[in-house]
Amino acid sequence: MKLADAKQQFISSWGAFASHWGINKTMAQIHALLLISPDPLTQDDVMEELSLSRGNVNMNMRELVDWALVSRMIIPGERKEFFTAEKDIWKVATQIIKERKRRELDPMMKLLATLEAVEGDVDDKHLKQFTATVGGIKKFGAQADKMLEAMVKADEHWLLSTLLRFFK
Amino acid sequence: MKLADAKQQFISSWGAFASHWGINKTMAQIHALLLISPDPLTQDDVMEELSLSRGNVNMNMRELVDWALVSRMIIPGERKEFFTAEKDIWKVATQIIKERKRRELDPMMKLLATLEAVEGDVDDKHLKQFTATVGGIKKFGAQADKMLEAMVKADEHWLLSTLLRFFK
DNA sequence: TTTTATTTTCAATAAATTTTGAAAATAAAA
DNA sequence: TTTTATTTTCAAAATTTATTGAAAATAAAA
Repeated sequence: MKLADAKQQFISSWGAFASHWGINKTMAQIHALLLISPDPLTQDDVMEELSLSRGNVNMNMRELVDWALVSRMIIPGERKEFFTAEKDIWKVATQIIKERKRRELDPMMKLLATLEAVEGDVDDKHLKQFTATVGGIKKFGAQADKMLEAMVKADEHWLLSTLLRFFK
Repeated sequence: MKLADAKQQFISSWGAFASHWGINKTMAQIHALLLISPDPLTQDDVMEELSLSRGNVNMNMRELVDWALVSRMIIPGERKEFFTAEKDIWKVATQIIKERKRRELDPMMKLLATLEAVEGDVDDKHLKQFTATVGGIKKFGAQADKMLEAMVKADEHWLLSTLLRFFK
């Protein structure tokens, strides 16, 4: 396979893959493009390469910077801004985990804690099942939380360390 | 907080949470409702409880059955079909992991393997970065895959059973 | 300062996804 | 068998989400 074809396929598949994970397809494609670009790119480069409008690139690029997956670069002598992606996949993954944990998992855990304190007749089977379910999810979430914490703190030998910690 | 309010909040929050993970909001809400229902429900029950159309409930219910998170139940003497959700959160999680691994991770890993075999000038920095990125993701994916495999194979009493072995 | 290049915003539009509901299909009862 | 209950399908409508592109804002150069 030629590089040009491989690039195309990588970018489009990565976008499709990401969309199964609640991530905007275009954002994932821009990220993919930057991940395989040896040099920083401008917004115009991305516009041209992916056939996207200026506004679209600008908004998704800002989102990538917001997630700390991409950083702005000032190149001396150049007027345009350049963008470059963190290439270390381990760092990329831990960064995503960190952010999603903070934005999604932590608030959900907090909510579950308040829901567990629901009041009512302790003999009501509906109440029993509700607290059992919420409690079960909370417990599982706490375990997952620990595991993700460990992953984020761990280095490349994370598999061993996370497995060791996971069921504690 | 009253049970009725807590239920409402749980169902709606769970739906919102799930939509960040590529899961249909309604499907997640139906799942949430079944998770906190002590008894099996019919499609009409779900329609009424969540104010959804018959078609919507039917399609999402089938999807839940397809994911093996919910099962159809025949109750003797009842003409309607009943549905019940697996309540063990550990089993729910491993089932989701198993399915998503099969549907998303495995195909992506396979694709990355073919993309790594891209041909071209070995001194081209674009080619170098491409293979480095694809290789890095593949390596990370393989590690994650191993971890998920381990999780799916382990059961809730993993820690207990290994501890017990020590004392035999 | 003015001019020019570049980035950002956001209302309008387009695209994708979800939801509806009535008709068709299926299955159980009479 | 026919009737009745229930489930399934799917084209159309509604809703949500993504994208555009031109105008406004910003920043650099002249």
